[in-house]
Amino acid sequence: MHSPELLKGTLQTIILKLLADHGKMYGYEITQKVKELSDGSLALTEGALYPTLHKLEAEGLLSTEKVSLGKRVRKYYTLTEIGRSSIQKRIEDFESFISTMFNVLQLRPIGS
Amino acid sequence: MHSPELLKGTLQTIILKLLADHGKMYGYEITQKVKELSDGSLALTEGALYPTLHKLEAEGLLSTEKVSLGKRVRKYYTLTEIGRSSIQKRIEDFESFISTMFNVLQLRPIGS
DNA sequence: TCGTATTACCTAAGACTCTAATGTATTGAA
DNA sequence: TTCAATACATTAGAGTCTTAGGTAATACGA
Repeated sequence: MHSPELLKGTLQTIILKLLADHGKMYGYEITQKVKELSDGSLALTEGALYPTLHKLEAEGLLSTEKVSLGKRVRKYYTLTEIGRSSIQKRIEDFESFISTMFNVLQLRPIGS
Repeated sequence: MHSPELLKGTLQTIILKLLADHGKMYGYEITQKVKELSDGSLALTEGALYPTLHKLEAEGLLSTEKVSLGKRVRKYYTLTEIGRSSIQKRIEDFESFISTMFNVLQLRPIGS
């Protein structure tokens, strides 16, 4: 498991990219997808996830839709236009940050 | 300039690696070195730097030495044994985290 | 059928790390 | 002589996380 400190500031990017790649998702599904894609090494806690989803919704990047399954209600999140248009920049910012960190730490790029 | 959010959790690693690569350094020198290595895109604020240096010292990873230059006093930081032995793991943790993030975000590795 | 695990939503207190602002003082250059 | 740069530092407050807790439906094995 990674030091959770390193996760800070990347959660919004993860959520937005997952929604871009997989269409509408609900909260629990996002936690499972992250676990799967990271081979179990990243575990989103719900205390981090739900406030972030709500914040992104409040900022207009996500919209929600409630779907009933019997008595249970699932809340699906979808990217809005604004949300979708914000992703490319976030990804670029992340990659640029990584690149800078590699320079500062004087490490070799991954894959070379 | 990078979103400062992404910097969170990486400052200790930066400081330790800089000291490993460049020997003893003082606080202001560290801020300048980071600015130089990042081509001006990372600016450590002093409010972040000094508390972190003091914390690393309190944890036994750094030791200090005061050097007078005329009336001015410079405070040099050096890695202790413990500090030096902690670096490899921090670097590996960082690289592992990046690798995981690339998987989760489904990005191509840098340099490929 | 009964208990437990899983699914599924959520909040709240507190820790931690940062930013922005501020303070002090020395040194060097215009 | 005055302003920028050097050099140390602290503080209030913002933001993001962890840990812990709460509620409830559903699925599954004993």
